[in-house]
Amino acid sequence: MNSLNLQVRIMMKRKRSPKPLPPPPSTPPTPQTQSRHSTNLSKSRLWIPLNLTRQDLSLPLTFPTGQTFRWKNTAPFQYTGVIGSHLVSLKHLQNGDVCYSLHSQSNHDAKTALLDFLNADVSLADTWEVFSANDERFAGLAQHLGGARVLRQDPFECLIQFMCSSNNHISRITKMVDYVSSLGDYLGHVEGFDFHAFPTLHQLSLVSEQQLRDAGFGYRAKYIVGAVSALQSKPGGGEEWLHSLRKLDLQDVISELSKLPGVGPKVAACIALYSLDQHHAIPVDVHVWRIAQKYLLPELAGSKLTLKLCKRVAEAFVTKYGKYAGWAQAVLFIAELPSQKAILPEHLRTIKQAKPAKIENSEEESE
DNA sequence: CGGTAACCTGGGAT
DNA sequence: AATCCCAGGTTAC
Repeated sequence: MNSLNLQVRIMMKRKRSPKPLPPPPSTPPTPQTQSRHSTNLSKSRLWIPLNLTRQDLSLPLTFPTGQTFRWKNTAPFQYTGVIGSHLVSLKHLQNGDVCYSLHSQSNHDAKTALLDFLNADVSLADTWEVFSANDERFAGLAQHLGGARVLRQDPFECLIQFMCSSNNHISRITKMVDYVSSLGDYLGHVEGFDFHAFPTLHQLSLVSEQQLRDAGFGYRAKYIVGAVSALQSKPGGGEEWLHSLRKLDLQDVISELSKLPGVGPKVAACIALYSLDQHHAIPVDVHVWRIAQKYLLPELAGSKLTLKLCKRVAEAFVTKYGKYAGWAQAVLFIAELPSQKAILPEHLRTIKQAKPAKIENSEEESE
C-alpha cells in the first residue's frame, strides 16, 4: 500500500501525462518524454549571465557526454535540468558566454547551488595547463574540447544513475534514469520534457523490485532495491552518509561504495569523481581502457581488463595528470566518443580499430 | 586471491 | 529473418 500511496502522489503531482512508455503493473509513473505541445514560457524568459565563457564551460561537452543522464537538450546550445529543487536552463550566447534561467520561483540560493553543481571553483585553465604540460596530445585536444568540465552532482542521484549505467548503453540508461526521475516531485516542463526533482531515498524506497523489472531495469532492479535498503539502514540517513564520503580518501570512498550491491569499481569511481570531490578518481571503462592501451600503457595492449589492470590504469592516469586526473580522463574520454570525434582534426582522432574488425580470412591470428 | 561464466535488455551488425 | 555482439560492469562460482 506504500506503493499505492506513491502512485497517488505521483498522479497528483503530474500536470500532464505523456505516453506511458514502460507500463508497470500497479504504478504508472511515466518517464520524461517528449510531449509535443510545449509552452512558450521560454520566450519571455529572464536569462542571467554567469561569469563563464565557453572555455570555462562548454555545455555540449559537459552535459551530454556521460556524466549525467538527467539533463536535456532543450534548444540549440541549451540544456535544462534539475539541481536540488531548482529547475534550471543553461545556454550559450552568441559569443559563447554562459547564462542561466530559473523555471521555478527564483530563490537566491539557486545561483549558489548552480555554481556549486558546476564545480565553478575549479579553474579549468589552471587545471588543463598542468595536463598540457605533461601531455602533448592533451594540449592538442584541449584546443578543440575547451570547456569540458566535471560536474559536482548530488551523490544519491549520481549513485542511482551509474548503477543504471552498468553493462548498458546510453539510450536505455537514459530511459531508466527518466523512469526513476519520474518518482520524484514534479517541477515543470520545458520544450516538451517533464522535469522532476530526483526522488529522495524514501521516495525511491517505495518502488519494488518487480516494478523496476517491469520498467525494464533487468537484473539491476535487485541491486537498486538492495542499495536503497542498505542506505536506509545507515545511521543518520543514507543521503547524509553519502555526503559524508566527501571527507574521505578516494580509496576509502571506493571501498565504502563498493559494499553497496550493484556497485563495483567502475561505478564507484564514477560516483567518486562526479559527486564526491574525488577529482583524481578514474572510472576505467572500455573506452578509458583503450585510451590507456594506446597512449599510457602500450605494453598492455591486447590484454584483457581485469581488476588489477583496472587499478594500474587508474594509477597511471594519476601519475601522469596529478590530483585532477579525473578531469583529464573526462577530456580524453570525450575525444573517444563517436559523436565528438567529428569535431577533431584527423591527427587527433584516436584508435581507428580498437577492436580489429574481422578481416576477410580468419585463419590467421594477427599478432 | 585471480580468472570466468551468467546476467536483463535492445539496437545494430552479420 | 535469425543470431550474434556489445553497451561507460558486477556478482557469484
